[in-house]
Amino acid sequence: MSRDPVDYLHGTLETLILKTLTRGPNHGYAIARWIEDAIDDAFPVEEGSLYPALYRMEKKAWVEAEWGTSELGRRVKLYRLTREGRRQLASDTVAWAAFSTAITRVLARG
Amino acid sequence: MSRDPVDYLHGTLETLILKTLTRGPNHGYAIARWIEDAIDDAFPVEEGSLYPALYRMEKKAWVEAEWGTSELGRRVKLYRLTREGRRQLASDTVAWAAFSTAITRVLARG
DNA sequence: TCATATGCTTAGACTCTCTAGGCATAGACG
DNA sequence: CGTCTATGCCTAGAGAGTCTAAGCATATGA
Repeated sequence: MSRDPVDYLHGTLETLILKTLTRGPNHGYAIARWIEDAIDDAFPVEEGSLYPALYRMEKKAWVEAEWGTSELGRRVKLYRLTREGRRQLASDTVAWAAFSTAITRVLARG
Repeated sequence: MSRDPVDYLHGTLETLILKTLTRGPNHGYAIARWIEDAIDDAFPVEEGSLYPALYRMEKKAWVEAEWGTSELGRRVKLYRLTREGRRQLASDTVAWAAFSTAITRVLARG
């Protein structure tokens, strides 16, 4: 019964998406691949989680979307960070650091 | 819209409970207070999350429970770690370290 | 021709947390 | 004596985020 990394994913997926978009506008599929690469395939980014997350974030105005074309000539929905999104990423990063260090510190106790 | 620490809690509560019980058998209320103290009140441990978590863990045989009496003379349900629970904690600790360092590393990028 | 990779969408299930209520008693304080 | 707070446990239902699994479309390579 090894702990599934996905158990921990709650809340961090949106932050990872925001972080990905600081590299420039990108579309869902590429965002997922970039994250998986960045975390060294520690866990998969499922489409059923990714796209709903993007819709939530668009609704919250953290990102804006428009249809475009990928390098491979496919129709893609391009997302880009808004100022709100940038602020949120900064806030999330601080919150994550506080949370993760708190947990890590407890688990490291004698 | 600051990120609520609870967004990140998923999956870690059980691990924190296991960790708490390495200090010896304890009851729910005290476990909650110990965790809150250990994390410096970074977030509250709600009873509506704590007790269901303890039941899940008992079902998974990570802990065993028996009724006893607290130092204050109250009827309490004492939980103690099983060998399974100890193994789970070790596994969880490794999984958490892998996950949290992966996320932290991504967020620290350029 | 067929498989694979690229891409987006979404319904329903699952799981975990929270809210919010209930119940019970000990001790402090007026 | 009455009341308030802290100590304790239980649980139904809501809310939120993830996953499974399906559908749809097309480019590319074998």
